[in-house]
Amino acid sequence: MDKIQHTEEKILESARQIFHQKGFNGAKMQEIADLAGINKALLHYYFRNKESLFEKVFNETFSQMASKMSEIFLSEMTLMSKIGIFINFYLNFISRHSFVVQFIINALHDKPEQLREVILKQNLVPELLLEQIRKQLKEEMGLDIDPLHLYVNILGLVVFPVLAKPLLQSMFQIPDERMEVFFEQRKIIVPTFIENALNGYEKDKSLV
Amino acid sequence: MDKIQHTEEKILESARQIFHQKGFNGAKMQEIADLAGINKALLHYYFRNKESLFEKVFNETFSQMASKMSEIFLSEMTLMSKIGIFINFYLNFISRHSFVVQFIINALHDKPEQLREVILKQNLVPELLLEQIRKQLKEEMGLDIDPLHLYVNILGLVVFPVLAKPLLQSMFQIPDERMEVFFEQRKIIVPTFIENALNGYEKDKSLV
DNA sequence: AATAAGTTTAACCGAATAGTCAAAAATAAA
DNA sequence: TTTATTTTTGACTATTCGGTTAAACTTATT
Repeated sequence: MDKIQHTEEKILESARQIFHQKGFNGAKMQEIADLAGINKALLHYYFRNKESLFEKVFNETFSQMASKMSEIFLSEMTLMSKIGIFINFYLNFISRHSFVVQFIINALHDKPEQLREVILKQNLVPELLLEQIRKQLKEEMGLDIDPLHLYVNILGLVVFPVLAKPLLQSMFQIPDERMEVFFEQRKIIVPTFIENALNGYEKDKSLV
Repeated sequence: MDKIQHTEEKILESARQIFHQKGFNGAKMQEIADLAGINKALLHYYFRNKESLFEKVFNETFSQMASKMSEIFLSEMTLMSKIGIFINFYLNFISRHSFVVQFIINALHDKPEQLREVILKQNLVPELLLEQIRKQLKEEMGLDIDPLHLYVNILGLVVFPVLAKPLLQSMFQIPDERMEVFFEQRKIIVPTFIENALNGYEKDKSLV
């Protein structure tokens, strides 16, 4: 029957929206039900309780982000191309799903355990990703840099402004339109910034 | 009387701790009262309600962070010295108050309004800070770069890993001790990364 | 058409929680 | 010491919210 599928998908879609915006504590089961246009008891019929519904949404969301990341960084391209593509992709993605990053970070802050499970289930091997970056740093640029630092740098440059958007806007009184321009600009600025930074290291000399 | 001051300070200290770790929704008035070792009704005697207590904590916390930031960036030093000192200071501060950044970002995500008020009350003029950075970029390095982008880059490189700590740890199975080393390393790595990046731009050529 | 199985709902329950209030305890003022 | 004022408490209230249940409705099976 596809009534089931339909209802279930409607619920998940609403749950996604609410959980992403308000987190576990902020989200109310009644609100999710209302948004899905169904009775609250139906939520419990399809998903045992709030926690399991949340878990489902979290796993889904995280997988989506992480697998795209792996896909890009494990593909066959130069490291700099990957970085460029990654930044472009994420700035686009995030502008349409602005709450996702904060959602993941908050969820993990509350229950750090729940992650490893997803990673295994999805056959993601994050260590592979780092190894790949290390290899390319060495082979393409002659650099012995800890890939974790580079990886964190990339993420920080891309993700932080999205998280801090409300902070930046009220702090510097930036209107929405200028903020959009700002994010557009970052698609160019961030890759350049990273490339400059990497080119600045002395080649073939070991660093942290 | 300093019993008043004593009780009030005890309440604020507890409220700070709980709000920082759990945010507005996650924090419970009873828990704050327990931690302060007082009756719950006393909270309402000193601070009308949860919202006003939260507001007090938020304003305090934000002011502390922001004023230190202004102090550093408006002082008399080369831009690169400022950046180095800022990074060092914040990585130290944050390791002792690991929830503060997430607290501020989440609070602002929920109620973006409440910020401007604090900024004005504290006589912070964020625009001045940007102007100062622009001036030093031009004079000391011959660069016409939008200071907001540089500012966001600095913050992103410093703040993101702190926010993503649980994510990174479970993703890459990093034990606590290695994580401490990681943050120590960033005190060196991040300033170098930024310096390299800035040196990579063609001098006296206009950029975004 | 009759029956069984699956889906949806309205009404309800109990626990948690922000907030109140009147009385008790402590402190200051006379 | 007596009285007024401030601080603190225990008990209570109202409400919100996650979760349950039994009955109604819908769909599939025979």
